[in-house]
Amino acid sequence: MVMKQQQLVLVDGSSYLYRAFHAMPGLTNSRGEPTGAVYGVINMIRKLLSDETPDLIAVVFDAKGKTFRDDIYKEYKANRPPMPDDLRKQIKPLYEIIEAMGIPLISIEGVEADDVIGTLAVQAKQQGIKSLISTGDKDMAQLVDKDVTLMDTMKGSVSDPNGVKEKFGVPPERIVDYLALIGDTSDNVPGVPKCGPKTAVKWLDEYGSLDNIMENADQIKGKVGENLRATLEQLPLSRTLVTIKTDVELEQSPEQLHIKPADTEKLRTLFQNMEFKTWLSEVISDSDSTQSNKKEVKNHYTTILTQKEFNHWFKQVEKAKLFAVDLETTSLDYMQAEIVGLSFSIKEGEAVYIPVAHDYEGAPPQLPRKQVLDTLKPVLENEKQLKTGHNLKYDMSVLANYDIALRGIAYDSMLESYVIDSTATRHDMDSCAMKYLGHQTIKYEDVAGKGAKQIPFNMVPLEQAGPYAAEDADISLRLHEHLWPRVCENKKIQTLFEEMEIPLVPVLSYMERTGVLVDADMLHKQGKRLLKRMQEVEHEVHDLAGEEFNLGSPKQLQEILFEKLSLPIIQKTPKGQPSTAEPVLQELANDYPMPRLILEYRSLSKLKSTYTDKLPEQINPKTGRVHTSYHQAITATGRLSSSDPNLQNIPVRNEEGRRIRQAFIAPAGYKIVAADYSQIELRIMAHLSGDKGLLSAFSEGRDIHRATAAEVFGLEESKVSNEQRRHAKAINFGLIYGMSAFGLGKQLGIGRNEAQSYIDLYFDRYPGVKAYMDETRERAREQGYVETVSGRRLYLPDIKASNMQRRQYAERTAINAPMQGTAADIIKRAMIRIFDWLQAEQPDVKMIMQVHDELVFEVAEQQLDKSVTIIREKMVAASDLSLPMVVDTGVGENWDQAH
DNA sequence: CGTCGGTCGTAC
DNA sequence: GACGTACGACCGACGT
Repeated sequence: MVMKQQQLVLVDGSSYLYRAFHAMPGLTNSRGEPTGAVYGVINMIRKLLSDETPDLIAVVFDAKGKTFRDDIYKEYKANRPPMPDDLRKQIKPLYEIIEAMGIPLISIEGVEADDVIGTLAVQAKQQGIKSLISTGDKDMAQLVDKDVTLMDTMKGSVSDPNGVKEKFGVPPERIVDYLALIGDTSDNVPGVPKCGPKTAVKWLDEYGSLDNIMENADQIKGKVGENLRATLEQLPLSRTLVTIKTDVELEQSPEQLHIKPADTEKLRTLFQNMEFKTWLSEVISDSDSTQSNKKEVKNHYTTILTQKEFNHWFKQVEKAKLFAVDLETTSLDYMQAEIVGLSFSIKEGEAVYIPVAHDYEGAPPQLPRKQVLDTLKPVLENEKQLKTGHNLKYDMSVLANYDIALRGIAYDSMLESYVIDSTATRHDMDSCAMKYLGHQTIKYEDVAGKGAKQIPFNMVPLEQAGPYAAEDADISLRLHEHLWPRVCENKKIQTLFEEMEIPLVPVLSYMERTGVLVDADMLHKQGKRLLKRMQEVEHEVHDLAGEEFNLGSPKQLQEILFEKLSLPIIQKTPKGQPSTAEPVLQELANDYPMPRLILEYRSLSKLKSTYTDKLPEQINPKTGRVHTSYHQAITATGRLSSSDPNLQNIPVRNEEGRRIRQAFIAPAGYKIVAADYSQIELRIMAHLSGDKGLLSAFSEGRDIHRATAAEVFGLEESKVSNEQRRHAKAINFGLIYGMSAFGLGKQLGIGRNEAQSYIDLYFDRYPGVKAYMDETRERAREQGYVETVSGRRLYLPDIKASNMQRRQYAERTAINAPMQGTAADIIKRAMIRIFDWLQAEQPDVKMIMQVHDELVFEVAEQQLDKSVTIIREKMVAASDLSLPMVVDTGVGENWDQAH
């Protein structure tokens, strides 16, 4: 009877650890912690497991402590540099992962991995077990015989006795002699000077063994012969040092080295921390398939169709202290969405879907929406019953259209993900489920289709809609349970979440639903005027070009300008094409007629397509107003963003653009009030840096750009020219953005050297700012993140990147993020307090827009003065910096006038 | 016919 | 290449 012989795989963990560390130096997780060595070693082990399917295995590492080799030779490994920190940090997680994989790990203090492996190989042989040693270390070749093979898993080479002979020129039993002769610089083992592999092989061929070589040393000629004779005394020591021990005392014998079942829970956590996404999802799906029965029972999703089922379930939700809620609707637009069904989860793995308006052909009868909502209303409005969800702002807005005020929003897994790490992933539910739970959710397009074939959710059959909707509620509860402990790990982050992001949810929902009145007629008229002018300009350009082409196509334009008309190429796009960007055309406009026309055309077409044409389309027919969406979990710095339409980039900088703002109007009896923080980011820079000059300039209420110009150019403020003020302004803004001399030079149209001298002068006059910038970069490097005043964190894994471009980019972000983010925190706090005031006092005031440092209101004319004062007070008080904030306010019939 | 990357331009 | 954060229009290549 032939049986497959048992095989023991012995992994030289230490040799792979070093190799992996050097092979993938850049790999980190999003927190900037190094993960390359762990990745490399685990990858190698996984490959080994799948290629060899061993019965027995051990991964062996060196451990700290003096070895017998140190005792007999104090210079042993003396010239090794200490282990790099980035490698040391990876050892613990690596050990944990290996152990969680169920693989025996051996690391014995004072014993090198080689000796453990040698001992195990010999013991295995005595029990008739063959061994495969996986290592990158050539010394191991001495262990090879008919029962012991060597393999370099990373290179993919295998050596039996013949292989060793081929590779080294000597058989395994002579490897020790060979190594003693050539020495080992990395372990600091001395050999015979000038005797390398070739000489060693030659001698061993001729004399058979090291002993014999030593006996015949006097016959060997030349300088190497002399060297040999000079080292005769120490060669036995070298031989001992390179000889792997095979009699180490071990706790486990080879036949005990079985692979145990993996601890999937633990592996999941570990892979999550390392952010090994592929393996993570594998762990999850493995555990799903091996425990499929258990899981099936665990994921209990119900679709509720009858009053009896509903009543039964309702009794539970009435008692629940916390539950997840999610709506299915007919539209992503919260103003148009109609509720199709509601899903809830009270307990992880259990969820219900209550369809209320599916009406496809053959849809089963469902509970009527009105009845379900009426019953649920007290629960949804009860602030003692806490809710979680994923982006509850949406659900809150939709429910508001059904006259239900969602209260008790205590958590939101989207925002939890955001405050934990704003840069890590997109914070939509699918991404979060994958990242944090390793779970692939049912995608919306899987049930509703996509593109032209997409159907509204009320047309989705319940067989598909039920599991999809229930899963949403289940996953958001599970995400919350998973993320909440991580939010709480950091008190500041928890406070940020509880006192800023969560309270902001109803504020934003309210602002969105309130909307802003836009004069569609005015925009249409402007659009017509723009079109007329565009056609004129287009005609002129075509005449100049001598042919018709699409002015809106950078590609065609580039051909006309730089090929046909041979204008000089001033700048190239990242892809190497000649750029036709605004500054380039600006420059060319000095010498040629066409660029100026192109610029005018661009500006007109931008205004027309984005603003005069699109904005009126986005007016809600029911309210006659425009309702944007504010996104709370998009930007890396903590700012909000706005879309559909984006109200945060409405033109303001030139007259033509400002006309768009004139269409943002107040209804009869009301005025638009705009209140903006004056120089908020520079003030924050003054606070963060503590620079005396900057602080006093602000405390004296000076025009900060003028003051900067006076300092930098060494003038009295009254003598500062407009040109100088403009330059100082560019410097101030550049600083906030972490700019370079080149960037400033380009901005101001001056040379790089001149720009650099401005910067030097600035830092000379404001040394605190310079120190702050240096410290910020340094701190970012040390901790891998930067923080706002409120403790909002931004991780910068690239801050240590070897790629200079990426690193410098991260450094600029490090400079900018604390200022931009702190400004965002301040205005968010102001919005919450103003909203509290609006709710408590019920003045005839509506907060309708936020544009990063500006809040816009619609205020009843009778209450103007009082309201403006309160708004300003609340905005000023929202800051807790060491210098006061200044808020400028304006009042007008429209947004333009209010500035 | 839809998706997606590239380029450009608007805001703070 | 060189100044941070966004959204979105348009073009054109590419895939269905």
